[in-house]
Amino acid sequence: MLDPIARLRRFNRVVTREIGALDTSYLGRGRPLGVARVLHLIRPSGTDVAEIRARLGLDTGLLSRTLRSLQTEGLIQLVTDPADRRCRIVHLTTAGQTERQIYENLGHAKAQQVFARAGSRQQAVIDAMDLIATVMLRDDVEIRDADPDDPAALHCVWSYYQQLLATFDVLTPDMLPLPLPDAAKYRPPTGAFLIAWSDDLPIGCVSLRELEPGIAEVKRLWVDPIARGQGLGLRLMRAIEVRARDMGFTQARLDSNTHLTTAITLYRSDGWSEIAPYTTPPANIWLAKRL
Amino acid sequence: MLDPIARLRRFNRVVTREIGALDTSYLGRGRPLGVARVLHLIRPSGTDVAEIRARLGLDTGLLSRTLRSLQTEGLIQLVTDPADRRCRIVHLTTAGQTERQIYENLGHAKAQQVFARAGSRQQAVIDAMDLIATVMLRDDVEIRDADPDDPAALHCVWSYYQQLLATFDVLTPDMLPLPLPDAAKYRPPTGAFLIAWSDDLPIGCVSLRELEPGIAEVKRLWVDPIARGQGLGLRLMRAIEVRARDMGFTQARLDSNTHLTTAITLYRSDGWSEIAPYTTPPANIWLAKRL
DNA sequence: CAAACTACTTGACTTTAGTCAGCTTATATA
DNA sequence: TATATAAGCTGACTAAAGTCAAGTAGTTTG
Repeated sequence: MLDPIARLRRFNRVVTREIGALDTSYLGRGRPLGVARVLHLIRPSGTDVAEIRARLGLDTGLLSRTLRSLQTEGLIQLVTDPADRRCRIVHLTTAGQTERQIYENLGHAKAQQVFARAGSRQQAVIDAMDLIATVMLRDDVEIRDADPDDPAALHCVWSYYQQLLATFDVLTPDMLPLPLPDAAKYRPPTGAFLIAWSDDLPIGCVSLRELEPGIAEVKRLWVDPIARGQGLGLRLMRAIEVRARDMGFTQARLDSNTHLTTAITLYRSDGWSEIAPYTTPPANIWLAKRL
Repeated sequence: MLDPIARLRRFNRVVTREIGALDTSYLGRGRPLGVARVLHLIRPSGTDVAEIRARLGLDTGLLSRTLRSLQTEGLIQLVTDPADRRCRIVHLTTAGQTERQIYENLGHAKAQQVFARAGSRQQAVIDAMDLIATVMLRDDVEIRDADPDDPAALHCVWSYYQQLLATFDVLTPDMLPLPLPDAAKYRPPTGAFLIAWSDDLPIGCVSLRELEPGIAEVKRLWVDPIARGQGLGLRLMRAIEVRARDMGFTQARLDSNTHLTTAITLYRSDGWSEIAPYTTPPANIWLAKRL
């Protein structure tokens, strides 16, 4: 009923103001914003000068001067990279680490002010933020290997379990243990765990293990509700199939349930066909694909 | 499960980039951003210089120079306000109107790019944007008088009707006509229609009409779901009661339904007490308050 | 090994945005 | 009517961010 463009503009106005307020946490410490932003990007373990330049899109000359001013403040040390002595690596001094932590805390405080205003609807606001960011990053989703015991992997599997529990009455939480007791099976050389990242948010996963020599099983395909309808499930399946083929498997199998219609449609359209049962309920459909 | 502060930071990163992209629509026309933003604020009918200054938070000197540069470009005309000859009013020349329209179109195009990425979840994205903006503007909600035939008033009443239809089976759309056939009753001197604004989004309303001499009736209290839990309902009730008292009414009445528990709780806590029926179903509870 | 290339530094420069004091002109108030 | 106050203009200034070209030191490639 109301004009979407006007809604977007209101959003921009308000968020610009809020983000401006967040930016001011970089100010107010006797240092221009540009310098503070550079300081904020320096990891305690040291950061390449080129990486900072790429992240902030700065001119070589400008960054060079910015780093010099941080150096004269005694906050950083510049070291030539032993691997390529043209490059330089920035390290934080003790004073630098303190100063960086202060900025970190200020940002933290500002963020909590935002959530304080959300009151009881905090989770709804976080979900809304994730949805908007994920939609805006739609074309920048990256699929990367992960360890099945990595916190991000646990988040994905936990979310997947929540979805299963909501769908199947026969399942109980104790049937879905976390971390995975057989985590080792999902590691190379005969297993894999892939996570789809939208910036630093895990929005999907899929895993692979050896079922018997030459035959792999695909498990735990999950796509975050905020990222559905963008073909991410198919991308994950394609990625895990490639991984399985590269590991020398000639066939992949999976079990599923006909209640999960979207998933089944996806598998069938991706060339999977039905096979005889090889697991127990709640599975009621079994599929395989030659790799 | 995931750190809310990290989620907010991701949102900031992404949205800053997008908003930056929107800002670039103000650039790329051989004119610095500041000048373009001023041009964008000038209405075709003319705008007070003071208003522009207030909206952009500019220094008198800076705006003066900015306007001068727009004047030498031939885009605006400065006229002294006949009502107060210290003040100046900015008018767009024909060239200025064209240029402003170009900026308008560029912004429009950028906005549509954002929505294009939302695909089928466009409405969800708009709702998410409204929620975030409304939460951030929580402390800036303004209650203002409106005409019952104003588009914003119609939006509120329409939303209120949707809520009623979803709650009561006995109601049908033809029982809830729009625009209101008795709109005149909700205008001064014996009626009122109040809208709660969050920036330019109407997020709540309430109306008042004369029932019989000295007795007013409060109708159509509505609060947008995105703005609930912030005490807006109470603020609207207090505002309409003040309005009723100022108009000389000594009592206010309303009818409601016990299914609407939040509303009933609100009325009772605000000093309303039960009276004998004076309307028909779906109303099943009637309340009054001495003003 | 010379030539081409890369990472970074330095100095000179520009643009944009903004501050501040002092000014003129007009309006409101005791 | 004197006086204070307000709106806006102007000139002189500063800070921040960024551009550009020339140069140095190190690396890669034909």
